[in-house]
Amino acid sequence: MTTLNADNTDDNCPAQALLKTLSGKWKPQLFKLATIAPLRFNNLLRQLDGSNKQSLSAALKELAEAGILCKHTLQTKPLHIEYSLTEKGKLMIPIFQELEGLI
Amino acid sequence: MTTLNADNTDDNCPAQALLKTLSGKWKPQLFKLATIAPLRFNNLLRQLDGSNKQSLSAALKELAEAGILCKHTLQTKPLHIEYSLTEKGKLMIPIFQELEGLI
DNA sequence: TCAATTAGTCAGAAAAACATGACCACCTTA
DNA sequence: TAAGGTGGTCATGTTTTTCTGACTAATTGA
Repeated sequence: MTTLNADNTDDNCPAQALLKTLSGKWKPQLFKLATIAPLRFNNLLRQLDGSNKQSLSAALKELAEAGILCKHTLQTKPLHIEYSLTEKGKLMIPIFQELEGLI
Repeated sequence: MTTLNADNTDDNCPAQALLKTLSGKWKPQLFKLATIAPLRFNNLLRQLDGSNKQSLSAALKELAEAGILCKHTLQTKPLHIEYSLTEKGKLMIPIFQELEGLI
């Protein structure tokens, strides 16, 4: 009926791993905001009500490690750091949209 | 560029809500196993190494409440309870497969 | 009738996630 | 040269999740 990999001995399943990296207090928001514009740290801290440095920092790092976001430094006047969607991250947009259509 | 809903004041975003109901220690596994065959409690308890009654019970309940699984009692000899994918749950299968293809 | 299997619940402990506040280093503008 | 913004880290405490072990209740087979 389906060809879904059901080898469930923990995380040898990619969808499961991806689901894990996307779950957590601020991660879905961060992903969604990144689909609109690159993210900047203090900016997010103001936008996301109730957020905090520690958690945002961790979430950004994990999304970057998962290859969804990519961190890069802009050689501007006061030196800015941006987090933007990788190609993989961009490929996730339509999948998210399908999920939204599912409700 | 995208039509993703970016209204991030918490959970007025369906994808985020769905992501939340699918995240949690045993939920992705339960979903995947349910794509293969209906789930049975003590059965899962043996299959999923390291799992426990409490957590499985809670996860099954939440997946059922989210309309992904449906609980039904089989009027068999020793009375069995099964959890199987709802129509909504089945619609999620191809989306999961796309996520798997993404890695 | 005793043991085992079915499918759980409940209280409490342990572990993981998240938040708070202090601090740091760099740069810029007044 | 002091204040304010950039983007963080670190130690600690709180809150949430998850696990453990005891218990329940109905059914079945020996």
